[in-house]
Amino acid sequence: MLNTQEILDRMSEKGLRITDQRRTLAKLFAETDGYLSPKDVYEYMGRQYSGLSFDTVYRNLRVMHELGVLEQIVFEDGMKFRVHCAAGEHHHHMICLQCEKTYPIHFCPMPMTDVPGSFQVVKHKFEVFGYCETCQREDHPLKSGGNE
Amino acid sequence: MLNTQEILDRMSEKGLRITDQRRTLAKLFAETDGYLSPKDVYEYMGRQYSGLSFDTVYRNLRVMHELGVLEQIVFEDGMKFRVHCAAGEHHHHMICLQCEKTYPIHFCPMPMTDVPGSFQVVKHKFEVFGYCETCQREDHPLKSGGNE
DNA sequence: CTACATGCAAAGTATTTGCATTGCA
DNA sequence: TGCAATGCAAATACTTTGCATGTAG
Repeated sequence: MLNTQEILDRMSEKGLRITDQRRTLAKLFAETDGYLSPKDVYEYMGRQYSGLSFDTVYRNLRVMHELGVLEQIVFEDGMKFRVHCAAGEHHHHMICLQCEKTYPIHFCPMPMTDVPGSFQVVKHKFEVFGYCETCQREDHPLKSGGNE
Repeated sequence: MLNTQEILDRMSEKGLRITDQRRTLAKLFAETDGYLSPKDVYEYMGRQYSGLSFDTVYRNLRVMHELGVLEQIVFEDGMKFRVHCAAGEHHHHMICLQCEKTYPIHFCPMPMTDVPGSFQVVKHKFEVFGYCETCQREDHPLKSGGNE
């Protein structure tokens, strides 16, 4: 998983300017295990940048996603972001429905899935949802995170 | 997969009233293989009901989802609905990125996935995205459907 | 200095709610 | 006939865009 400096380097390489706000954003994502919604980010950033506007948050999330430093996934309650997992190691995730932290699953079902030759596979998704050890000790208010 | 009458019966059992509009909705979903967005539904229904309003479509989709006759899934471009797959046969789907039709995969990776005992599994998702035979013959304009 | 980043305001889109009217059961 | 379903209008998110100003490089 990328650290703060790696995120900034990556952005800088691609010609993006490193502003104070982007430095904070990079740090926030580097230090967060789970997913963050634009609102989460806005609220966190807002504590340090009084005049912060939502559109800047959205713009930065979008560029960082396009640039590949962030992953974007759509939960039932909206889109969320997290740092991109290090490239090269294909894996899937267990996602906690409570805290939304993710844990890697290195097993990939794809090779043993029997897909008819007539279907041209582009990508796949395998996600396991539940409650992580920490959250099991606490209560589980109903919260959604995915399907089936 | 439920047919028109089964959908209506199910709704009627639960105390919902069978209006003309709901009859058409049931038929639409019973005869559609892929996913439909609220907008798709609105446009289709609008051809037969001139004064149709969007909120009624949303309300009916919601009720039918809560009732279990429709499945709701969130794509990157919004939520979509389809008839609920017949109960009892656990399976996953291949989803065409072009036409959004789905094809069953009876293989389930869950039993062979090594989940630490400390993680309490609630549900899982395994989806394969690509292009179905029919759509491969045509062009593939960029279209989104899921992650990873 | 120049081009990109930001804040502000406003526009878009998607979805939900309140209320009066209509119509199924 | 009574209560749920509908249409209409307006409210509420959520996200994007245009433009003037500020600032990294």
